[in-house]
Amino acid sequence: MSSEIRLTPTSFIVLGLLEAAGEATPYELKQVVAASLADFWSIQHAQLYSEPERLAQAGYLSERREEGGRRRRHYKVTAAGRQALRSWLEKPTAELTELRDPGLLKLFFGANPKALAGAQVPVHQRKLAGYEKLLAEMGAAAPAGMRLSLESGIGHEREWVRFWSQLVE
Amino acid sequence: MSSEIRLTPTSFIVLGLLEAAGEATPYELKQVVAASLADFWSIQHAQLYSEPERLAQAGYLSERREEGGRRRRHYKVTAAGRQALRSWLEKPTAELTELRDPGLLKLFFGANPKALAGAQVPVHQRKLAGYEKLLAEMGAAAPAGMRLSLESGIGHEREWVRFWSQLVE
DNA sequence: TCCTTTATAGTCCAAAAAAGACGGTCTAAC
DNA sequence: GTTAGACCGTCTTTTTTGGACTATAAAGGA
Repeated sequence: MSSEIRLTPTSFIVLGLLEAAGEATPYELKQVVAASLADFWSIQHAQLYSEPERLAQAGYLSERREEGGRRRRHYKVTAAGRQALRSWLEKPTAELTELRDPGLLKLFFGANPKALAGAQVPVHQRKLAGYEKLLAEMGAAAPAGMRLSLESGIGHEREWVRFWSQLVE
Repeated sequence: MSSEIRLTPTSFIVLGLLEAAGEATPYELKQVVAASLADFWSIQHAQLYSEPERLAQAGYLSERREEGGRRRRHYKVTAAGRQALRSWLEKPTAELTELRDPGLLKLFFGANPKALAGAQVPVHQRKLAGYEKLLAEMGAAAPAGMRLSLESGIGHEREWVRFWSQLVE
């Protein structure tokens, strides 16, 4: 164990999800990501296989492999992993957002605003509606962080709808 | 020329900037990026050296190399390049934004909202102020797309300030 | 003139991530 | 039994990131 590795956002996503889940297979992580995180931090499914392996090698996760059948790997956060996650969480970051909006990029380079807006408005509206539905369904039991990041997403989607709508007319 | 390559957002950034500039060296592209695009689509400076090379090989750019001194490479968009850029610009995209905010990620995983907000509010305020200054200074001559994407950035920064501020108290 | 500093300009490499093709395994319904 | 479809995992290639490192030119001082 414990070859030192660089801990990236991907690492913390895996650590964070596993800490919440207790124990999980990459496939299960994949489901969770799709249901929650994917909306604001996309991640390749293959990485949910390779990253836990990497983390396990460095001692942040423990691995249990099924004997028969699919020989699935089940991962669990170790003390070292928990420690790393904690100290990451505790250090408030001043880093700024990365936006990466393909539509905005085209706009920047002179694409027709109206045409672009026509394509963007409906998708953002749908997204917004989806978020709001999710928020409404979210019980009081849901973790605060989850609700807050969802609310942030809603704020930004509103902004997108406002922005593109104004370009439509 | 003309081994086929995949055109990525990076490719279109280079094509778009070069089309606007007429002719430029990677270093000049680097300056332009830093002054405009970097705020909403970060790009590694090394890529501004490798990507033009790739594009030139595929026939989208022409290259002229200085004889003496630094032997700088100057790139220019070819007809094929212009064509590729055009057709990319014309096709309105329905792709969604990627957000990638490290702070939001921490929030999601349960970091202390107040502490995070304390770090985030000032940087977003600074960013917002910077954008607004830029917009104010931007002459009427500036391309519409540039102004619009700046305005979009302002909208999102306002939203960030609003969001994090509300978590401070 | 020569030297030093600072800005300018470019290269390189290892690690990580993206994109997406591909291949197995299980189950349940026919 | 077999087969469709869902479940689950691996692999390869290309791109991107992060950041160290080097070199050239210009400007100002000794």
